[in-house]
Amino acid sequence: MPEMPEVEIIRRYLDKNLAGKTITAVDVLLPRQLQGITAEEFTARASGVMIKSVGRVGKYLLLHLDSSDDIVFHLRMTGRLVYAPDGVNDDKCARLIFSLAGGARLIYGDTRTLGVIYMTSTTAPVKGVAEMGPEPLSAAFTPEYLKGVLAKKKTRIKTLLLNQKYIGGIGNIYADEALFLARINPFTHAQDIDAAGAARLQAAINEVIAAGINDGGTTFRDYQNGEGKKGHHQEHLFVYGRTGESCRECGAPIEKTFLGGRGTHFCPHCQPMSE
DNA sequence: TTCGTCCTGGTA
DNA sequence: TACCAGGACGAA
Repeated sequence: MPEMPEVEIIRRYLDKNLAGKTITAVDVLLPRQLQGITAEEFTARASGVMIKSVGRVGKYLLLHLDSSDDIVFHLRMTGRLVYAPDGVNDDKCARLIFSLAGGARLIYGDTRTLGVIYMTSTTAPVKGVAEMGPEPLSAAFTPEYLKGVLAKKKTRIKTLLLNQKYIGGIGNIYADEALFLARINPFTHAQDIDAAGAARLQAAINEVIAAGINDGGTTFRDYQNGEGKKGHHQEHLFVYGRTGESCRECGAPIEKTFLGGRGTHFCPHCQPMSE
């Protein structure tokens, strides 16, 4: 569920609260979510180890341990990581619990259990992390970069935006929002977007991602930050989840269709098909 | 490129 | 009771 802004909000909170804390015990409640490692080995490698810092690559969240390991989470649709200073777990869908020195706990909860968790050494990083494309707001994510990616690709622009190896961290909500801000129809073929359109889109992506972070993320259903609280960006969305409501720019009703199996929201007036 | 699949639960 | 969901991957 969480996209880059939501994961970044979680990262900031966890980094502030977990850095320097030592893991004293691990409860693996759903071993299936551990990737390529048994619950026993995972527990052994995490126990007694200090968390140095909390990082993020795209939508992946990384606990950097004071060993050669990282614990890597991908929250997928409904995963959440909450720091409980009092050690009390009130997540009915808790799947993995870290007990920390001093009595606090870090609780991984996941309703649909689609999330994945890795224990990796720095020499064998997670594939999705290693292949992550440049992130919005980073120096590498320039109009020129985006234009180069779009060139000669027939795929629909929205599908391309969701491909993490081209741009890291965009998900369904921010893809729809960025395309609206750039006035580009989501069905447009990437190669048909000209330089001006690519520049608009690059700026729009940075704008929606920055706004999402400033608003503490977008909460539609499940998302909560590291404190267990909701975000506010849902109050400022232009198209996502506004099917049938009036476009904030032109008043036309927002439409919803499906593209690549994902619900896709757009304003037919502000984002017409170019051909 | 598209689709089916992994899952559970809130909402229409 | 059916449908839909902030994701990603493998198969056809």
